[in-house]
Amino acid sequence: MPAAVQAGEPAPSHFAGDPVSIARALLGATLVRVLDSGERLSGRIVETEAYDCPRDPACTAGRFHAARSAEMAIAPGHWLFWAAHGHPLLQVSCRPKGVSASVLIRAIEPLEGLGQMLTFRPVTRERDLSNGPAKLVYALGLNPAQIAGTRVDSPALHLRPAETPLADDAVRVTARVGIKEGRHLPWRFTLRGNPWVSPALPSMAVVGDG
DNA sequence: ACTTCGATGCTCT
DNA sequence: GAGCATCGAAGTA
Repeated sequence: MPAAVQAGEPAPSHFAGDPVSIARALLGATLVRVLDSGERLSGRIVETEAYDCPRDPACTAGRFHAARSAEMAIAPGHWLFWAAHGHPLLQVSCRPKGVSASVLIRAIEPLEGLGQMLTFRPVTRERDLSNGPAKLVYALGLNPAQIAGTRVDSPALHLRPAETPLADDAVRVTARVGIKEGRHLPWRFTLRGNPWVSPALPSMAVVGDG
């Protein structure tokens, strides 16, 4: 796994690489959000997916000659938002400018600021707070216009590596959720047995074990 | 300006 | 598990 995600300060340059490896490495890391007020919200990343144009048939941008401009224009190690069905989805760019590839953060387990998150996103069942890619964006109070294009080590939103490396058997590898093409690719990573993983089921049998 | 589509979420059964 | 609300981006004109 990329050394940058194991320890130290995950700087943008460390996210230039294979999004599949980086998606696996980001599992277990902590996503830290600092509000304008100074209040700190955080959550453990329990679900990620990789998208990698042009080899990835599920990457919408890869089916066209021109990828989505915002994604194409961004350098590695920066936050970006993919819009789907009217919802913003948080991603980390992984390839040089002009190449569309990224890691989608699909679910987090709340660690700090649970009360504030519930204010941003009121839910009846606490479990539904951040167990989906758009849900966590709302729960953290992320404004795409403010965050998109900023570095992954920005004060307002940054990453903190997992303190202890994840054992391989703690990671569940499956097909990605909600796509039509590329279902055969095992590019979704979840923490096995974690209740904060999104309820969406993979459209294909579990890879590796289940 | 208009049309289509989607890496979703919510609200019912 | 099925139906729909929703809106940004891309394509078409």
